[in-house]
Amino acid sequence: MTPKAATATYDACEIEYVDERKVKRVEKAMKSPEAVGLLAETFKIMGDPTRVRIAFALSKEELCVCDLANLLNVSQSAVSHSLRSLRQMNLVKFRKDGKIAYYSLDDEHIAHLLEEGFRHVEDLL
Amino acid sequence: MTPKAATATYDACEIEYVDERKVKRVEKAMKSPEAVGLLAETFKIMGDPTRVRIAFALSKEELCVCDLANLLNVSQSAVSHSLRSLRQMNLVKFRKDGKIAYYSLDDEHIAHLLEEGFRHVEDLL
DNA sequence: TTAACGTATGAACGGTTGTTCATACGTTCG
DNA sequence: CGAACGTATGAACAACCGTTCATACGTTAA
Repeated sequence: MTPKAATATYDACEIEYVDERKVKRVEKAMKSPEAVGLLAETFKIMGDPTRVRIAFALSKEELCVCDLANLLNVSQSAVSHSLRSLRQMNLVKFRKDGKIAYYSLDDEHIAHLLEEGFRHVEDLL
Repeated sequence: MTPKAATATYDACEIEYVDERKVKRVEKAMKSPEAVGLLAETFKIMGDPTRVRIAFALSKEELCVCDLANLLNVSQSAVSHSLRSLRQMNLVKFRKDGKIAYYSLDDEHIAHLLEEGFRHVEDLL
């Protein structure tokens, strides 16, 4: 291998070939680690069928924990744990009316995310 | 507990309270288990900072494995494994030019998903 | 053909995650 | 008050996941 050019700042790969133009351009466009980390967390939380179903249901109606458990046919505990995860990522919010906790999506981005996601996977079915 | 009404088809929760109107309405709107499963899989794959960065980078430029490894400062092996996951969920596609594999996003839904996602998390920063 | 390179993949390990079970908390009603 | 109910949570276990290491494959150039 010939000596590296002075501009080479790469070390993950000892390969000479790199299209530096493209890499530098993309480098500048990259999002902050905080944003990337948060987005990955968000996707990870949504990476579960039950939570996808919860979020989708909540995109249609505000629902309480028990209604969700009945609708999705999962235990109240599982729903509650899932809702906690969703809450921690600000994907859902809730209001309390007496002993009933009514959940809904936290903002419209979540609904759009679901729509766009379903549009993608429905192309595959 | 009083005897259940004939309409009660729920057993995940032994609770009498259910807003049947809402539940039935949402029930009809629910997506198929296949679509839900695929979408959850998709989100799960995207639930990793490295893969989010890969996908975002590919939304800006078509890139080869080595460029990605250098850009993201991760090993070639890790990039390749991640790309495989993304490929399996039809999130990315690639073309081969000699020994170089050029990757790009499979369709525009993925870019939209990323945009919408970043819009959501950037509200939280 | 052989050497070098870009990429892909299998195995294995350590860390993470979802579910269940049991129980606790706060509210409502009698 | 006390009982019933809707919800929340902690612990624990099995299943899953991402990374690394080593190596293999296919292509190119000499």
